[in-house]
Amino acid sequence: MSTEPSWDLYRTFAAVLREGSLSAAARALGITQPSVARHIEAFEQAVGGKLFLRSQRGLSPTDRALALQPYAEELVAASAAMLRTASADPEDIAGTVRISASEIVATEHLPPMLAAIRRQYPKLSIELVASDAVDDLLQRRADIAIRMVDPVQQALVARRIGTVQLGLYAHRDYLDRRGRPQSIAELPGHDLIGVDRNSSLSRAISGALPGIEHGDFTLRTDNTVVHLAAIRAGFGIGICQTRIAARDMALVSVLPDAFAFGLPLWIVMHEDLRSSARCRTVFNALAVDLRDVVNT
Amino acid sequence: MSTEPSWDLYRTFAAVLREGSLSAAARALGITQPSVARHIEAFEQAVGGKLFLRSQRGLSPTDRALALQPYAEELVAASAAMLRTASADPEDIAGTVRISASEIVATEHLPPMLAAIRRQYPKLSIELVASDAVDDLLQRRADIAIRMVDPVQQALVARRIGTVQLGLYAHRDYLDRRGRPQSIAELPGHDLIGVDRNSSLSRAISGALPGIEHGDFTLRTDNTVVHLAAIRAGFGIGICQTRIAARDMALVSVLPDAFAFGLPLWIVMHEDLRSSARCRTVFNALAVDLRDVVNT
DNA sequence: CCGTGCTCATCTATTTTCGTATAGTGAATA
DNA sequence: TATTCACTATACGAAAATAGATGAGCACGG
Repeated sequence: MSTEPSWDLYRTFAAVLREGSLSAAARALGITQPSVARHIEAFEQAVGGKLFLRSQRGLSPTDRALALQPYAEELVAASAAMLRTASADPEDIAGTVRISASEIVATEHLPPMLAAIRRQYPKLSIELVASDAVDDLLQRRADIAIRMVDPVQQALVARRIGTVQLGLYAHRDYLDRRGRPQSIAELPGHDLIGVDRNSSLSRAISGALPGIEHGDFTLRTDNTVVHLAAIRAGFGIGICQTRIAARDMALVSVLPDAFAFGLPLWIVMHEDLRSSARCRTVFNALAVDLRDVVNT
Repeated sequence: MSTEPSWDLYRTFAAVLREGSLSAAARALGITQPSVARHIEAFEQAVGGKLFLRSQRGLSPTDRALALQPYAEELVAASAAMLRTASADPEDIAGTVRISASEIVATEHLPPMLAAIRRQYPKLSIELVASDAVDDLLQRRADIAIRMVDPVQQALVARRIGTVQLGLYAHRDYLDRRGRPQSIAELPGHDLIGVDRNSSLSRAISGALPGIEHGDFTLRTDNTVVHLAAIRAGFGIGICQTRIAARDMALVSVLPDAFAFGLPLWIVMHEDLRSSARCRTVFNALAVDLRDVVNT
């Protein structure tokens, strides 16, 4: 190993890995395809091994290249975050803030809050990542995250907003048509909207709904937005945040005394960003606004 | 923002931030000072603001540059880790593995183990980071970490080796000279070696040594290697792992029944590295060898 | 069956970047 | 006060990377 390769090779490598071909990576990076080819060639020579198998339909990564994928993604995220931070005056409330939140929070709660924040700080721009990945902050994919699990990381500034209350809800039309269940025991006869798998909600729900099996759900989806849309469409009985349901006159609470549980709501920021005025401002503003989402 | 700046600017920026001057950064990077100056200039133009105040004694970072420091360090660590991984054949047990461990473990336990591993895999090279920072793995500063606290991170492969037993020890010469304490109550009359501050051990020790105050320690150091050296030099009574003390005939256990506590020993690796043969191999080999360090 | 659209590879002219050499400036030292 | 030393800034020729154009191979669809 004589000298370290140019970091631009890393950027090109990441793009090729993501796009799947030299040409596509070139388009994404705004450079030409021969340059991309040279970069990959140089990187392969630097590490002493092939990274891609060339074919007429693109490049397929070797095991060696796949092993680099997490690093490549980390570099892309960190460099983007760095450029974003660098491009903003640290004293001024301007520049871009990336916020990560669950899909439901991002679609149902955040838009009016963000609109209000932007009205107050017109030079601010917001990027909203609708994702449930808990490690967004560490991966530098977001500046601020809104989470519904207790944070375990160090080096984070976390503030607990309160508890988001959830309950069973259905559209009034559905209940008029099918009747209102009087106990949990009657639920299996109804059209139930439930979670599929891979959802952190799964365990919480099965704990709160004794006797209801995976197969009892008539519609199963891990997409919470779809879940909510199904309730609103009168498909059946599903789980919904009480504060969201309260906004919609057509939604009626089902068995509010028998089924209820809460999730913690946190707003979290990386420690390093405390010195950034724009991140601090958005963090504090959201922390206030989000109080409308919780019940306690 | 027209086009993203070259990632090489980031590398140069990180070097200037670390070294404190254009010339020093140039030496560290193996390029020339005018190139470094050009890079910084280009970066400043790209972000639209000054990053350093030039002076005859070097460059001092502005607030804006300081805000970028964590990102810069992350980029440096991730790119180094990526290059390290890329330079090794994933099938072969070769290349470099970075191991992070506490100073005591790194000095007292690991050397013979690593020597044995290297005898078995001659193409392997080892980098050993003696540090107690728990986030080494997330920062990509190390591939494998040996920790004495329970891991809280997700996305880690962690294996609990057992419990490291600690006790009070002193050199035989010291005890011959000053006598052997028969109870904890007699300890304040002795020369005690203790921890200073900022040590995770502090709380554990004060819990196990009731009645002993910070001021009762005659020698206070947070450096565990110094602590051990002081015991061996006959300075007084200090805390030592029983397995380390057992190797040294001159060290005698003090109040073994009255004072004893254990710390968990973990070996931890990032999930992504499971597919790397060399990391997996070293991980497993260390997991076996480290069993000699624990008592249970 | 042949065109169309995609890909990667190769060659050359041009632009960009880099290194060398040198000048200039302030602070510490004798 | 003169000198040395480390630093930054500037100018210019050399080297390197880039863009552009072109050719060839493979898959898909009419």
